[in-house]
Amino acid sequence: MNIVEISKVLSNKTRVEILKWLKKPEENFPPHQDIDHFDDGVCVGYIQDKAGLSQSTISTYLNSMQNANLLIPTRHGKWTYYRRNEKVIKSYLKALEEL
Amino acid sequence: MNIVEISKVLSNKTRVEILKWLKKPEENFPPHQDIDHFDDGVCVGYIQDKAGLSQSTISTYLNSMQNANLLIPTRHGKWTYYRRNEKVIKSYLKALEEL
DNA sequence: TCTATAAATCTAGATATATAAATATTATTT
DNA sequence: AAATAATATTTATATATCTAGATTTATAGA
Repeated sequence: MNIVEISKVLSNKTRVEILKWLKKPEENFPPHQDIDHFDDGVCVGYIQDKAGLSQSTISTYLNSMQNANLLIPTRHGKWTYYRRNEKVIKSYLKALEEL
Repeated sequence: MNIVEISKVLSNKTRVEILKWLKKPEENFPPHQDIDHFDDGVCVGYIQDKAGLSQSTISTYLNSMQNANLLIPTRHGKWTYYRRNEKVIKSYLKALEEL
């Protein structure tokens, strides 16, 4: 867990929103076609639609969030689902409190 | 309190350290010449010495931290003292927890 | 008033980030 | 095997940040 790297992720409005949306996928995204749960998170396309930015931009964002260990990707066929890494998020908050 | 702006401040190692140092000035800085307390924080020169970066860089950093309302400046003669704004820091942490 | 000191601001080059179009990759379907 | 769909990667441009040197401003002291 790297404070500076995670803070960089959070220094962009869209990325902060993505993190929020992923907290309650049922409330923020339509159901997936192939599966009826959000256990592995949400596919890139849905996040892109909601954010209103280009596919490449969102993919780049999700990648940076994954690199900071904030998100965990899971591939299902041609889709990649992203979900929050609550463990890292928690330890980041913990570290900030010491600050 | 602006999450994105504060996160930008925290996305730099030196600025994170400054925030930490200012939590316990007695432990991290020598006593001031004119006053015998740290109630208004620490002068720019001390922070600069400790950080090992140029005067202009540190001044820029402190200014950005002040703009984000993380620090409160107080002028004493030719010195400017900076101290933490605990209120804003706390509300930032609170906001992150909702995240 | 002249000088010295502390801090802020200006200027500038190097590096990083934001964002998207184009292209490549991976997996599915026909 | 070809076509299609979802995502990732590459490339590129515009903008922002990092950092320091030079300059300016504010204040104190001789």
